[in-house]
Amino acid sequence: MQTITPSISQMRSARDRILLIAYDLFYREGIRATGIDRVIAESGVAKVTFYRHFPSKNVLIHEFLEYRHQRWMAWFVDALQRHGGGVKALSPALAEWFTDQGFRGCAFINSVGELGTSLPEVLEITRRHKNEMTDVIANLLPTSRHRKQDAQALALAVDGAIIRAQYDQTPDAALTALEVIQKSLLNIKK
Amino acid sequence: MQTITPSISQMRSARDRILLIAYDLFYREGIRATGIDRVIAESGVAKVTFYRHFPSKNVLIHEFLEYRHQRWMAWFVDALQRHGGGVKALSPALAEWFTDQGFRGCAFINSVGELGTSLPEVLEITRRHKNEMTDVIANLLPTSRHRKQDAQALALAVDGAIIRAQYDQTPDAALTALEVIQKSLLNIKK
DNA sequence: GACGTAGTAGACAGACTTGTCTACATAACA
DNA sequence: TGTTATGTAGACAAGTCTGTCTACTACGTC
Repeated sequence: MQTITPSISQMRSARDRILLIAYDLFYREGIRATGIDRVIAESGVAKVTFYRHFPSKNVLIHEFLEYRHQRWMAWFVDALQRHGGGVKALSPALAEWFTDQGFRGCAFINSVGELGTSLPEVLEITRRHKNEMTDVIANLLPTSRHRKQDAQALALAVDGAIIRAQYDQTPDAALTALEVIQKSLLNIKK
Repeated sequence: MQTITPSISQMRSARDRILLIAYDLFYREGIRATGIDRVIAESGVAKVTFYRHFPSKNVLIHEFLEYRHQRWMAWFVDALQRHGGGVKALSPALAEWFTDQGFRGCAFINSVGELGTSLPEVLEITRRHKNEMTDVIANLLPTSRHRKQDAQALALAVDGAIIRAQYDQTPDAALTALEVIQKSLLNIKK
């Protein structure tokens, strides 16, 4: 994924600076672990300015997830293209992400674990995100009766691979297991 | 999984009461979201007593994960047995857990998301936990050259299913996808 | 009878939380 | 010229967090 936070220069509006800093901190250190004061300090903005744009931390969390969704999906589609576009592109595309310095798992899965109980909208945004991810995966597969089912299974395996790469802190086992599933799911079975 | 927290009566030692309460709160509401004061209040213990047994919150987190590991593994092995013992037992066993009132995903995956960055030992405990889970899964499979590899792939799919059941808040899609993977992984391929 | 262990209640320190408020500056635009 | 939008600095409220401390109680065992 894009590590390069698009240069949080003075050029950008206060709102953009806040969102980009939150994007970075929330993903890197966790949402609960990141205080509003830190976001404010690092985006070089006044407190009033912050609260004018984001009336509460929950609003910022929401905007963060929406923004993350946009950027991640854009990256995902692009990476799959760059790696050939078929279902075989899945593993090398994910490898790109998993080996990124800043990789810390799926922002949505992490948020569900952190906030799922107290902030139900996180569940809903996550479902939307994963549905879109599944759609993109389905488009990699040849049309067939069981395309949708295969895409769901693959998406589940991708989630498993993300988790595994996260706690292993190395992508190898995750990618191997994903490829095993992918192959058995597609080569065989009519 | 066992919802019935083994009756936190006055009979138990202060240490046990603290650990059982923490077990419940940490899993249900998250670790960061649960303050030490709350654990102390709900276990009906004095602050000094708490700190005598658990010198810091991090120690409690550690003990919580160890305890969770013990209980979850015991439940898993038992549930697989009860459902017939083969690889076919996997899905009904997990269904048991996923439909439990108190199901909130995997305590280890959740902890990694919450604390992985700041508390590296969480990663290590999680790896150990998942390794043991994978071993148990391997024992469900017939001996063959690719047994270990299949177990790794299945374990990855199980993680994916846990996540999916968690954010879906219903186990159906997760179990279906898991079964698709399981079947294609085992029926076919020599 | 003295000592160690395990327990109680509750005040306190110091840091950090989210969010509000006052008072002021600058630029665009009607 | 006056209004609106956007920005600044920073004090403050009210609460929560982890962890320490004093002072006292009860039980079992050597």
